[in-house]
Amino acid sequence: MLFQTEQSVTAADKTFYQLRKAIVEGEISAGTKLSETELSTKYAVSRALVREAINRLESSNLVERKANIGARVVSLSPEGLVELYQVRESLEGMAARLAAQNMTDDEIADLNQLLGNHFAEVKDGQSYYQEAGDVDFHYRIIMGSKNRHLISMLLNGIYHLVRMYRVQLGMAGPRVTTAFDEHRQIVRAISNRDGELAEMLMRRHILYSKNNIASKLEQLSLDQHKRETL
Amino acid sequence: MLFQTEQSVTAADKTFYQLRKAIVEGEISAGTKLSETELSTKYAVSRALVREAINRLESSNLVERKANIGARVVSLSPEGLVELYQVRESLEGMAARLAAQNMTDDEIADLNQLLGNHFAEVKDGQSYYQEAGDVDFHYRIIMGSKNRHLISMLLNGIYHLVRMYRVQLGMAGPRVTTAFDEHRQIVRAISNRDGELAEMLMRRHILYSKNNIASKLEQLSLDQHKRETL
DNA sequence: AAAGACTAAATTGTCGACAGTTTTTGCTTG
DNA sequence: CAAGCAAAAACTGTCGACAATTTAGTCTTT
Repeated sequence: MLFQTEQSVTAADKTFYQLRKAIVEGEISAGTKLSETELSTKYAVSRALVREAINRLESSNLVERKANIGARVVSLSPEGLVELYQVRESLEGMAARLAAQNMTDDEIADLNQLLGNHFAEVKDGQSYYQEAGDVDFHYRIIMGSKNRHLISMLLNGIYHLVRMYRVQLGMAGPRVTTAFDEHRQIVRAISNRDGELAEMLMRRHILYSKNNIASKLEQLSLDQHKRETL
Repeated sequence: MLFQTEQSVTAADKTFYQLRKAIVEGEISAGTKLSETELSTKYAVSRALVREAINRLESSNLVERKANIGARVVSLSPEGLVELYQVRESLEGMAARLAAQNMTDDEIADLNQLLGNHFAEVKDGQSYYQEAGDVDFHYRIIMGSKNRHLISMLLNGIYHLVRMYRVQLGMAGPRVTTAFDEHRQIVRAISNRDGELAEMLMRRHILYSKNNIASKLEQLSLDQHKRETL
């Protein structure tokens, strides 16, 4: 169902996906140096494949590489979050506008159905909605834009970094039902083919989301600082 | 001067830059299959380096790769141009807004000086302005946004593809002086720290630019069709 | 003559080894 | 004991060879 198009046909693909998962979920923590030799033994593949995987991770903005020195997992910072969400707001706002224009009636019907499923889950107090549900919602709208460059930039370029922030800061809490309501408004605008409104609502939605994460991140940074100065 | 930060420290870098240049300038024409073995002999490096270069070219949206089949140079199409410029309009508009907010006074002074140099060239009827001047102008504003993700997406992600369209369709003609005037207005808005206006002017500027290229591209497509049906 | 199956050639995917650079270690010297 | 230098260890960069897959060609069959 989710990101189903990403089946690994090649061993390098597989290594890339494994590594990406480990980084996003914090199994390899932020800021860590990535040793090619170490990873090649750990994942039981040649160094060449690890190198290729790291290159792709760099393209995904999940690691930073310096020539002759090596690659590090990016570190999460309040400034980085702001920069990331500025771009995300612009691009996903655009995606919503284009989706209102380019999605087929069938696709919009599917989107409404997805929303219905989520509603049932939220009502039952399931936490499932948090990760997969939200990602799936945004994923469909991004795809609905039908703009290849936009899709590529969001899905390959920044989306897994967004997920990394969200997962590692443990998103949960009172925003769930609010976010669901925002989703509903966006879908309504798209159903009405009102691209302008859809864009504005999406931008707001992402802005709120950023504020929510930023507060957690600042809290975390403060805690770390306190711990270090003790 | 231009893109000076891109010095090749490694042989893979060098191969990447060489290949990219060849593709952007049409020396390797659009749609061509890229054979790894062939390129490795041509550029006198190992296949591994060619592979890495091709991977990076894929990240730059200049080639498309399929597993076990190979890589092709992208082909230029009216639809592709529209999609590309939709994204570019959004991102560079945002860059202009952020630049008005984040550039230092010194950087803005430099930008004004750059404009002065271009004015002299345009007045003298030099064609130099076309490529380097325009690219340099946009380059500075992108950098002025101070947003790493935005910079990376534009410079690594789409800018060389933009150049590929421009170079291969032979941009020239009456738009030069008009474009210069648009540049001047944008710089003025940035100097006044008016981000909103800067964004709007930049979006318009790019929209005009798109229309200019699109007309040439459609002309080309028509010619090709005519030639094929003869 | 067209379609299909099998074989051979060519191409991409993967690997282990060597070369060059950076980092560490330990020694020397002021 | 600190600072600087030198050797060595560890790491990244590059290469050529082998494996797996795709493509081209040939033969067979209807």
